[in-house]
Amino acid sequence: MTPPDDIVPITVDAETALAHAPPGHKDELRLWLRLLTCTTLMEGEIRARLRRDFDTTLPRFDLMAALDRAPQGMTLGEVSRRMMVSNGNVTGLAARLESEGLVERRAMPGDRRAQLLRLTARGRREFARQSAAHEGWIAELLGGLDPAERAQLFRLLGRAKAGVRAALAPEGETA
Amino acid sequence: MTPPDDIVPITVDAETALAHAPPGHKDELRLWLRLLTCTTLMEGEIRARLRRDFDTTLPRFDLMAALDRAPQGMTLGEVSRRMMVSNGNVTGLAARLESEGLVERRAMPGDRRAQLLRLTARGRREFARQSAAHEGWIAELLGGLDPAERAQLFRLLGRAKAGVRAALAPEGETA
DNA sequence: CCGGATTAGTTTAGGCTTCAAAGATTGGTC
DNA sequence: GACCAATCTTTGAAGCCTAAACTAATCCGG
Repeated sequence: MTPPDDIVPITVDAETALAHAPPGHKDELRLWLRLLTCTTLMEGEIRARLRRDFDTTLPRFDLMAALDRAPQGMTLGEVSRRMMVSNGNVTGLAARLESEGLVERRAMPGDRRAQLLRLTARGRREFARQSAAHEGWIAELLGGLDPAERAQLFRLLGRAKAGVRAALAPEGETA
Repeated sequence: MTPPDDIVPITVDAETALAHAPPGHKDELRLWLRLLTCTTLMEGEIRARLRRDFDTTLPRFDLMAALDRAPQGMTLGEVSRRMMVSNGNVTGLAARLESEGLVERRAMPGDRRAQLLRLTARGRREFARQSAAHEGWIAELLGGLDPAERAQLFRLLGRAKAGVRAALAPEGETA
């Protein structure tokens, strides 16, 4: 034995683990870890439910969501920027969805380099089902907050996002 | 030049794209997308800097961070729970870090199933360098918020996290 | 002591993701 | 028309990640 003679470290996540950290740690770090934990927790649950209920994945869902809002189609590059992922990533994702008959490629009129990606009829139906469930899940997971808290959180995250973008902007930047 | 003749659809991310969505979309969804964008943005920058400055990755860094706070070592299972990733994931991650001489395995006294994972001396030195830079990056990226905003955001994220955990708890749950 | 349930860790198959390099096309300049 | 730079996409190598199946060790009730 000799197991837990003193401490039982059931620290659940990295942010909680830092709670009793020695002083000197910046509170920015705690904020970041809490943000990360929060997102990871929700994202993991969404992924699990997408798999369980629709046998699909979050990246697939995200790609279809982007296309659903662009009935006329989007090029791979546009999708890649919207999803904030690499080009090559979208290539593979689109290939898999195409092989399942959920999206289709069309030649881009006037530019033979690019291709338009669009949902098929089946893809639209399928996404409608998934999307409705997804919206409910989000509402459920965030239901612990009252409307005022949600509004406040939304506002602060907007400020944070703007701050991050500003910190990332290549120095002298106006637009 | 013929650049922007009509619309320049520079919709930067999914959340922004939803800003002018038809009504009926729940505000929870917008909140979730903003949370996700915020995290993704920061995480992507951290990943890029870890690669650029230390030729390492976020998962490696996270594993080393967990070990750094447990000088006596952690089992693979403990690491896996702390990082909220699967067992098999930690197996591979630990193998890579071990092959680079940054972590080492020790037999767990009294339980031949388990192994203790610890930073090597080199791993500790390396992590100290990375950690210092990392803390600075976070402070830089979140510097756009003043202390009051950070505190408020921290509090609201705590509420959100608790709400998500509650929604995920297996029904009749007391502890 | 035996046998079943549990726990720790590994393995496998498949998908996601990035970076870097290469192929194809376009637009502008001379 | 010929080049050259920029843009769109694909490919390949490597790593990350999960679920599920598996092995090994421990625990525990009889």
